Amino acid sequence: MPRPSVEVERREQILRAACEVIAEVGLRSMRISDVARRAGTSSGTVHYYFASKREVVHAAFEDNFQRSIDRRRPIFEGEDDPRARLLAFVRSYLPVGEETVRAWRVWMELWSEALREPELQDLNERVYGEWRRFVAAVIRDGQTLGLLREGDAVEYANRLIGMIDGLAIQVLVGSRSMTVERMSAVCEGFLAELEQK
Amino acid sequence: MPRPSVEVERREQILRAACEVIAEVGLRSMRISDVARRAGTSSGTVHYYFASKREVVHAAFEDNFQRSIDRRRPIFEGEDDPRARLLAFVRSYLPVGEETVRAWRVWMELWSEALREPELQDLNERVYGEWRRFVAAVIRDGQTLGLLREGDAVEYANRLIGMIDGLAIQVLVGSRSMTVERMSAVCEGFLAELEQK
DNA sequence: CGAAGTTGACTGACCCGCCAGATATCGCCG
DNA sequence: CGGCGATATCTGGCGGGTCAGTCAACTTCG
Repeated sequence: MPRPSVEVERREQILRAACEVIAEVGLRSMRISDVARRAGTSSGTVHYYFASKREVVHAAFEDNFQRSIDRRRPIFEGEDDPRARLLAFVRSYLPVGEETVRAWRVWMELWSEALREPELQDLNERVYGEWRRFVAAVIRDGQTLGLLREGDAVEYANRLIGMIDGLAIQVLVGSRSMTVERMSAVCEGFLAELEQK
Repeated sequence: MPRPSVEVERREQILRAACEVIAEVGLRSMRISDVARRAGTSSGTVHYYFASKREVVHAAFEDNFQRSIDRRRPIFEGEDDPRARLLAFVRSYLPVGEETVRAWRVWMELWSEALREPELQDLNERVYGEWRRFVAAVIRDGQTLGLLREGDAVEYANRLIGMIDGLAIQVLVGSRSMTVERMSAVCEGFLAELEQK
């Protein structure tokens, strides 16, 4: 039975389903038929919207990123105290809750795929560019206001973002010594040192 | 023709070949036949030494880790100045040179696989346990000698290791803003702050 | 009616794991 | 010392299963 009303969203449904499947079984085991079933449609329909599996995957990565950004818009566009914004940034990336964990797992799959896919490298570049600029700008704001320690803001941003990624991986692969609480403590310890030292 | 002399090393050859293939084409595209060809043998022989593809992969990950450790033994067992040891540790993990880059790429494949494989989670746990203990111990040494700033050594170790992983990923996926030089600078900046502040 | 959307069966390619047979090595015994 | 199984190692091909992508037929809507 062809679509009754939600025609335009079919593509979105498929991408969301693809992200779920990738997060659950990994890119390696993901099948077009899994995505179709999850989206409540057929494999034929998936191929109607996407020319190839590769295209589904790339679009799913892009979609995963877009929704990550959207969820954090309040943080990016807020006008709070720079210290509070940094804290909110860090907390929003703690792998807690189904949605955040799923986004992280998808992102980890992207990394290994990006090793050989220039298109995904570009996506990564865009994303990290945004983050670095955002974090560095917030840090500079804090420095101007005399709230944060002096020093190269870009370098601090790189340290923080690197730490978040590296620690998140450990949490996600189920390390017993690197729990979410520990990750949170380590990141906030870093932020504490940035504040007036 | 059966092996003339090097019988015992066949297994090792296969594992080394598997690491090379994984690093080059990714776990997703790795074929037993690729590994066999790279090892200069047949797919039958690979199955003679390993019961399944999964077993080849897991053994290859273990092997990759062991060789990483072996290459760094001088650093782990050295008796230098703690500051020099930390610096050597960091530098040895910069993704420079064919061998180190290969090891990193294999490790990245391990991470995404470990999301669903408890056996690989255990391997990861062992590895990071060792590193944390090593780095924390060196930092404590430095503190005792009055060379490094006071503070929770384990937390500093977690920050450093997290940073290394996160930044290495960016370098490996070919970020134009996170080059090896930049990664080196960021890590060494962190070490500089650890020294007497 | 025609266009847009949907379906699921089908196909051709691919690949893991198995296996039957080949080849070398070695111990044993006459 | 030379033949002779026994054993370890190796090989390449095949069977069976899987899956991406195609397609012809179908449904619904305008």
